[in-house]
Amino acid sequence: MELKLINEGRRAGYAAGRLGEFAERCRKGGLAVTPQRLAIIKALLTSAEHPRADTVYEMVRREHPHISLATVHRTLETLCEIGEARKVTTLHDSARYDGNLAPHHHVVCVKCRRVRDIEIPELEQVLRGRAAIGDFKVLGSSLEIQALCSECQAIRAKSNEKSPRRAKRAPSAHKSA
Amino acid sequence: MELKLINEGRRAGYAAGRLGEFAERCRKGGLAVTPQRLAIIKALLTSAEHPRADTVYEMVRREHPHISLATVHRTLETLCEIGEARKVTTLHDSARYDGNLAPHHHVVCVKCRRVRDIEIPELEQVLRGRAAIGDFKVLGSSLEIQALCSECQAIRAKSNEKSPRRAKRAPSAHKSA
DNA sequence: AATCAGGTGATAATGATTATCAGGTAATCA
DNA sequence: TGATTACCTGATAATCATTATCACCTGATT
Repeated sequence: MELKLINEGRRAGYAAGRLGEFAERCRKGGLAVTPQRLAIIKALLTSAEHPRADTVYEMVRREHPHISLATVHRTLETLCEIGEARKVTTLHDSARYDGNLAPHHHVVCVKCRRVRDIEIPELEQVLRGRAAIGDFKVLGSSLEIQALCSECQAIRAKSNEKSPRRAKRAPSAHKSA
Repeated sequence: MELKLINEGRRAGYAAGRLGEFAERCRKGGLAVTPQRLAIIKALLTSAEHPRADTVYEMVRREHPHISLATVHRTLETLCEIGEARKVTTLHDSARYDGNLAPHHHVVCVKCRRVRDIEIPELEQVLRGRAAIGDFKVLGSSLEIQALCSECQAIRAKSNEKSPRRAKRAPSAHKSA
């Protein structure tokens, strides 16, 4: 039974490849290739942090000081629509995006909301080649595993005498990381 | 390879059982058993619609006209914290909740946001008995399959000459259904 | 180079969720 | 059972992510 965390090593090469195809994919999706869109997909592919829209905004702003936060929101949604990005959101208060399209899933700490990538080859086997479920035409899938990271396990063990409730909002240190 | 939509038949019996255990489970989670909480879990278990907080509010209000929407929000989050409910949110603009704790997953129409339950026994096999992934202590999991429902396929096919973009917000008719 | 549908920036509006706080109530124990 | 207390709730304001709007601009096509 395989089921393992993905290390960060492959990202650079993957991102380069995806950036190369991006213009073509945009046109296929009926979208103009604009500097803003290039910058946003680049930021998303660069980050391993499943960033929020405002984090992507901060990244992109370094090279495009004039870009609008609204454009970042719009563009991230658009990228999801044409299948160039994914949204990772169940346990989060605000949307977080992932530019990695390779089949993989997520482990999310229910307390600090940290996200880690994970591979589950068996699941891919189950879904592979399946075009429909009932009346639904299958487009993609996302498994989110709710978990407790080691740090939060330690904290919980320590403070568990009296108040085992969790923070509502992820600490800002992990807002997008 | 099994992978099938779940019909609505079993819900009533399941809900009755869960309601019976609810008080005990609350205490186990360190929570007082209040009429509001009972009403909210009851509404959630009654609905097969993965309702939003405001929909639960509407349901509960019929018997508790004084209940506050804030209480509904708070309580739904609390139920998730003690494992009495799940949140279904990736493709949605607002959180939607599920009171069914039996292992199952969701198919969501990327266009109208309709949600259907689905069973994937193989996935349960992969995850069963697995207590940890790396440093993460596993608590649960949710697979969301992005798909296009038959209605939206029909609509898309019809209007696909020129404008294949999707609605940003689900039509209110399906807000919680 | 001209055209124009579509994209963008600036900003306002929206709306779900959360915080606050005074008063109420479930749970515990004498 | 009644007193105590910590927790819960209702009302409401505040927050903040996201979306809408609209005038202007620009990438794509000819």
